[in-house]
Amino acid sequence: MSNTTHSTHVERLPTRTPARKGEQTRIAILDVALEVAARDGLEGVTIGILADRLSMSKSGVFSHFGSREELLIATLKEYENRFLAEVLKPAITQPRGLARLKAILGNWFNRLNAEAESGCLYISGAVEYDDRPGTVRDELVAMISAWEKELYKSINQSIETGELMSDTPVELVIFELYGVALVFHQHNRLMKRENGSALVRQVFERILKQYQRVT
Amino acid sequence: MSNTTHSTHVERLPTRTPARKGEQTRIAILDVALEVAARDGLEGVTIGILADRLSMSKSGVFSHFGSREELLIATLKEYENRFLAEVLKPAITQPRGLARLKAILGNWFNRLNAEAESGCLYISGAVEYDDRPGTVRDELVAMISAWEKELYKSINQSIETGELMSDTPVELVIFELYGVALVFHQHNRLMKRENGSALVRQVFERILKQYQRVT
DNA sequence: TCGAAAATAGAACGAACGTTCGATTTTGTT
DNA sequence: AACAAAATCGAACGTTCGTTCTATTTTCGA
Repeated sequence: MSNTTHSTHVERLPTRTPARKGEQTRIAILDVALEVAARDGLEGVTIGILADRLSMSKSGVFSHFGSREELLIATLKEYENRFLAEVLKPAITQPRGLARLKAILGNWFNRLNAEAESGCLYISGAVEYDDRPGTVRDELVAMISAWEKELYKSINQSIETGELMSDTPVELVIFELYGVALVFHQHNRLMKRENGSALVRQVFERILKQYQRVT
Repeated sequence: MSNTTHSTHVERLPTRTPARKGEQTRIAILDVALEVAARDGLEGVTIGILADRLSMSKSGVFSHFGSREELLIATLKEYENRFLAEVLKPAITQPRGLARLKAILGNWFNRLNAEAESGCLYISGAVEYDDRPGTVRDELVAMISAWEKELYKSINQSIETGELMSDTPVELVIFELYGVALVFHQHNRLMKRENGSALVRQVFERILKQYQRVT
């Protein structure tokens, strides 16, 4: 983390000129990085490949991040931004409780379906880095934990509103939800079966119904 | 495969030892390959690394398989052999129906727990090859399909014996079972949480109970 | 024990990897 | 327009990759 011998990248205070072009390029790089990572995983995100796709030099791409590790972390963070913006953010317009939870699951469901073509970074990253300690792995774990925590919060709010039973096993529910997301991906992307969407929907609905409080 | 009958003299006892040195080495290579693959995935199975671990030359390792692709396929097949020998084979001593199904799930559960340390080739392979067409991917899909088919068979037999309800959604059950296996792995290996085993058990038991026929 | 076949070693290849470094171009401010 | 800073390039580095050769050693039946 603390790399004092590395003089290539200097944190600059806003007293100087705000770099405009550089930021544009950085965004363009991450855009391509996300595209590549979705298909081939983080392992496929190679400085040379990004340089090729962007018609840049390797060192040109490299200089924006200082190391490949930082590039991967930046890619992960960009993925998280988009994930939350798509799945979580639109749902907070719904009132706390079951309505919001259903909105979150619905958005997640939609994204899962969309990613059946492209691929999910949380999933591929999880397998790639489950035995590779380091900052990339730490970042990934933090992101998935944060996402689970959001699910946790929304389920708990649904309990507080009395819409879900008070003895709902929240951790088990999240465990099952995540499991369904994982197997859906495999069902689609590896096995090339087309009914995964319907199966996911059944499980989501079964879980909601199972713990819904009878009024 | 059987010999032609034109051996000039005595049809000798099967003293012919086909246990040549090459076969021994091949087994030793696959042994190490499985070890590496469990931790780092198929991508980590590199001819150079295997050669190092075995104190052999790269070309020495290479010559046993002819290509890295064949090496990976051989590794996968060896994995399948051990998987089935551990999970499926011991269960067929149980009578058809729920007893055998429970034995299979129990063995699977045990292996999942054992692999929480080492890693599962079906899972890592699925992510690595879900967007990479070729013989390795084909092999992987065939193996997972075969395993699912075994589950399918055992569940159906439990329906035939009347122990599971006749309208049990077999495909959905397998979908959920597989999802739990996947999330268990992530729970253990990436997130380093220790209660995955209990969560899996709960889901397994919930599923069995849910579709069990009341007598 | 002899000798062919099998097994293994060793060197080399082109390609791709992340990274470095100095030179050059582009940018944005004055 | 000038000029410093930022952005980008191009070449080179040391590795590792799979693979191909040719040579050498080991195996094992006769």
